[in-house]
Amino acid sequence: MSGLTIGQVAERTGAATSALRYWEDLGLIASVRTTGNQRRYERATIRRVSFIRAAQRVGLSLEEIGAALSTLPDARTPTASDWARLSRAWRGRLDEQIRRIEKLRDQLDSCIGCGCLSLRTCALNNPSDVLADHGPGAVLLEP
Amino acid sequence: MSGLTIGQVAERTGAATSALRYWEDLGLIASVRTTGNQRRYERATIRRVSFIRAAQRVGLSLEEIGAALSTLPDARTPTASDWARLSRAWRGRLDEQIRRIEKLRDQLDSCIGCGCLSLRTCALNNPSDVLADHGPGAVLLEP
DNA sequence: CCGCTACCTGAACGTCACATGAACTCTGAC
DNA sequence: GTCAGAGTTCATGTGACGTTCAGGTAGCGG
Repeated sequence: MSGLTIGQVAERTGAATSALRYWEDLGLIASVRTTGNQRRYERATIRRVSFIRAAQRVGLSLEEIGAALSTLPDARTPTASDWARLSRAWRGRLDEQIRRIEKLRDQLDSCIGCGCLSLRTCALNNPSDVLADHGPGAVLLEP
Repeated sequence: MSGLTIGQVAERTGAATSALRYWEDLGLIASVRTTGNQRRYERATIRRVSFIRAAQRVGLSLEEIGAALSTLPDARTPTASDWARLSRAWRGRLDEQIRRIEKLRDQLDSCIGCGCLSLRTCALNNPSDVLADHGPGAVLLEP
């Protein structure tokens, strides 16, 4: 076996082939080419792709995922402990995210209590100390 | 005072005027027009806009936000208890979101323990029972 | 009444993360 | 050797969420 085709990787990971090509363009995954210019993937790519998809489900951007993946060794196939190190880092990330949502939730609760939504002191109107003023969605996941 | 200009609403809420016009196109907010065709907003619009922004920070789409806002009374200015009802609904939403992230986090932990990332039984590879296979980002916020 | 700033519309542009389609080539089972 | 099906590149489309620009109008202090 000289490597997995893009279709095989797609089937095993659930990612679309178009996504796999796109991620390769971005440098998130790598492939070697056959003499006929077709992509062939190492078995370890399955893990990498699974990780990308798991990270996306948490809402992280491909740029951030790429940054995380770049901490894996280039030269050798990543070991379980390489991945474990990454997973520990993600745990911190997820904890942080939970903390932020809880804070917003608690602020909403306090607004329910005081009915103060129009006041300058209301957390809902002045959440700058919790979540900075960024674009939608992604803000929850920023550092 | 015959209402707030778009610039005043923008300044008080932190939203861009272009965003306010866009949200008005979508029906999330309303305005009356002066004889010279300029927008004038009710004071209550400040709350509405603040809510939209708060909801966006949690990652919800404008469509969902619009659905929530449509439960507010059209005829009269929303009271504190109108808003409180909305906030309670959001609390459930945020709790749900936290629960999902926690589940994913715990699954990552189990992967650290077993080093099984490549196995079919690993939660990281088979998270379908946790988060359905949707597009990126928004998935965390789906019903 | 002058002039400055804010405001108006509509269209074009931008980003992210791909999906889709056209036109063509490779691979592998028979 | 043949042929279906899988793979290739490149261009273009999608959808959410706006921003920017062009070309003009409103409103208000002086």
